[in-house]
Parts: sequence; C-alpha cells; structure tokens
Amino acid sequence: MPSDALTTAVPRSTGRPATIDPDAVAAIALRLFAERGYEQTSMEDIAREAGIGRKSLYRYFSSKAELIWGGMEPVIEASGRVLDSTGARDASDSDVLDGLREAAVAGVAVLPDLAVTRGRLRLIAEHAELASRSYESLAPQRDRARAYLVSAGVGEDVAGYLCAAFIGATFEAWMQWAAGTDPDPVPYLVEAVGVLRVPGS
Amino acid sequence: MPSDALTTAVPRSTGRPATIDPDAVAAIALRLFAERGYEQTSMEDIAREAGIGRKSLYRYFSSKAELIWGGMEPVIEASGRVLDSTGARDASDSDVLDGLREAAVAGVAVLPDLAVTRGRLRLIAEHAELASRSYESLAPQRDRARAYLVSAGVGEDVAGYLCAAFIGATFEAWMQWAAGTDPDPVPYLVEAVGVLRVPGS
DNA sequence: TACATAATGACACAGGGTGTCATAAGGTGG
DNA sequence: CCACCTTATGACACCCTGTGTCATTATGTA
Repeated sequence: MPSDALTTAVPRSTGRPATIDPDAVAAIALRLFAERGYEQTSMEDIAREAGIGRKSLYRYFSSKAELIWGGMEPVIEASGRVLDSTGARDASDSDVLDGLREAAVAGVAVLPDLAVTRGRLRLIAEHAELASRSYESLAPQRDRARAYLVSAGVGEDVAGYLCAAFIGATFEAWMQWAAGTDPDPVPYLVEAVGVLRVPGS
Repeated sequence: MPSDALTTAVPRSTGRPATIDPDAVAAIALRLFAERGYEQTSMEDIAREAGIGRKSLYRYFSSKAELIWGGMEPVIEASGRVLDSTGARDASDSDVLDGLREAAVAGVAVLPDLAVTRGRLRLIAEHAELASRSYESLAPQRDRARAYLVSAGVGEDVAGYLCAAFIGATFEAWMQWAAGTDPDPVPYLVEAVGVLRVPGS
C-alpha cells in the first residue's frame, strides 16, 4: 500500500483530507494493464481513467511499476516482521532455515485476495522490466533476512549469499505458483527454501 | 561485447564498414560515469564525447545500462558454455553442484582486466537501476543452468528454485568481491555456491 | 467568517528510447 | 576509372517516464 506513508503515518486532523483512494487507482491500473497491455498503457491513460491528474497519480505511486509492486508490500512487510521477531530467539543449529521458511510462508497469510495477487505476479512475470524490480522491491526483506541470519550466528559473507539465494528462490516460487492454478502458494515456498543450506552445519 | 550481433555474426565483405569501436565507446562511457556519476551523464553526453550521434550510440548499445552490463557478457557466456558442455555427462549424485560451481568459476578466466570489471561491478552495486538489471542480463545463464539441472535429473520445479538461488548467490558473490580489494573472485563464488543443496540427495 | 493546511493539477522540463529517412562512405563489378 | 550497391551514420521528430514549480481549491479549525 503506497499510501501508507501519507495516510497512516500522518493521521492529521487538519487540512484538506485526501479524496483519492490509492487502492482504487491501483485496481484501475491493473485492469487497464490487463486490457491493453503494460507498456501500451501510459500513466496519463491511468490518470484519465481514474479521473485525476497525472501528477496526482505520481504523488501516490512513485513509478509505474509501483502500481503493481505496491500490492506486494504487505506480503514483504509481514515476512520481514517475522524475521525481526524470530531473530531474538537464538537458533542454535540449522533450524535457521526454519526461520527463513517461516518468514517466507508468513507473507501468504496477509493476502486478502489470492486471485488478484496471481494476476499481479503474472504481470510481473511477463515483463522483464517488472521482474527486474524484484531486486529493489525485495531489498528491505534482504536486509532483514541478513540481520536475522547474522544474529543467528551465520557469518557475514555467508549470510549475504544465503539471503540472495533465499530471495531469488522464494521469488521464483511465487512466479511458479502464479503461472499455475494451485490455490496455495505455501508448498512452492517451502520447496524453494529447500534448496538452501547453511554451510556450517 | 554488444557488437557481436553486428560484426562477428555477419562478417560481410560488402557495404560500408563500421567506423565506431563499441569497446572504445563503452570505455569512454565508463570514464564519464566515474567522473560525473551515472545518472548525471546523459546518453547525449556520451555520444558527444565519443564523437558520434546519439542514435548511433543506441545502435550499438540498446540501453544506457548496456554500456555497463555489456562488458559482463563474456563472463556470462563462458559460464553458460560450461553448463552446456557439462550437461552431457550424467551427474549421478549431488555433484550436480560441482557443475554449478565449475560454471560460476569459469567466468573468471575470460576476464582480461579484473580492475576494470571491479569498477563496472561497483557501479552496478551503487545503482539499484543497474543491479536490478541483473535479472535480465543473467536470464540466459538462468535458462542454461535450468537445462543443465534438468538434464542432470533434477525435477523441473526444484531446478527453477535452484537456478534462481544460484544466480542470486553468485551475483552477490561478485558484488562482495567488487566491494573489497581481493584480487581473486573465485573463493567468493565457491562460498556462494556452498549455500545451495539439491533436496533429493 | 477568516485562517491555516494540504490536496490538486496545470505547466514546463530533462532525459530515455524509438522510428523514419536522407546522406555519406566504403567496397565490388564492369 | 566509373557506376552501383550495401551499409553505417546522424538529423529530425516523436512518445513516455519522472520531476520540479506554483497557483488554485477544498476542507477543518479558531
């Protein structure tokens, strides 16, 4: 939800209240992308269809990709929170991977509508420009995963590799789930984490 | 080498020969990026400095990022070739990972100048826009790695996760090597592959 | 009612990336 | 040596993304 920084972070009581519903705008964008294609739909098209100005659109979504990736933010955030909280308990052995698995799976729970998410991810899978953005969009999760691993006793360098592999594999898991019709993404995520190992143990 | 498709692929004997040296242009771009910064340097700046037109610049480099990533192509290609050739021999057990390790390391050998590569990678590390592009630039390697794994008997889905993790980890290895001053990237790559495992074995 | 606050959008601008097209430059065949 | 042909080259025009500025408007509060 890209509006978080504007609405929930600063719940002012003064000044003109917002009239634009970011979620509604994102939904419109998603529909237009589905109808006309991603690059065939300009930001101006979306703004017009939403009945707002192009500049206002950019105020809520910092980029075109954000219209898609914004919807994944709750998943990433939920997953990150699990990593943060789990970090406290000292994982002695290789159940470090259990923590990662748990975090990956935790994101699934916060999704209200899996069908919409599947549409979003399919769009991402179809456009290299959007898939590339996973590197940036998942950066916070990478950082939190690294911190978790280091706090669990994994060496700095190995933690970096493990994080990168973790992010890569779980993203691929979401892609594979989205490409099919299975309702539950969890098995995909679990299997993806299965290709990881902690060298020390 | 971005000019491959134009020069080596079609070694014509007729028509006007090319007067632009892509490598020289890329070197100029790299210098300008180092001097003024990546986003502060426009394609027009590079074209002007290289003494060519902006359109001609785009003829040799399909995007600004290609000016940087193009130099990594030999590494990716060499790594991919190893995967292709290794695929024939049937890796019975978990020495499938040996093949991946070998492929990752193979790229190092083809680099003429590690210092230049380090500069390139540092530039990539500093700019999310460039780092993101790893997803696209490494796509061919991903495909070849997947084919290798499948031919080695790894299941389709697991192969996908393993590939994604492999690409992610080795890219991170290059990043970590570039951030430091060690002359040899190999140990980084080996350690990165060390976080992978094949679930079956 | 007046004020403060903040959303809104009109305008302008730089830069990336693409298509078209006329021109230049060099080989090859007569 | 000349005509031709092939290809590189770049000038021009264009669309879109993303950003900054700034006047305007709408709303809640004093």
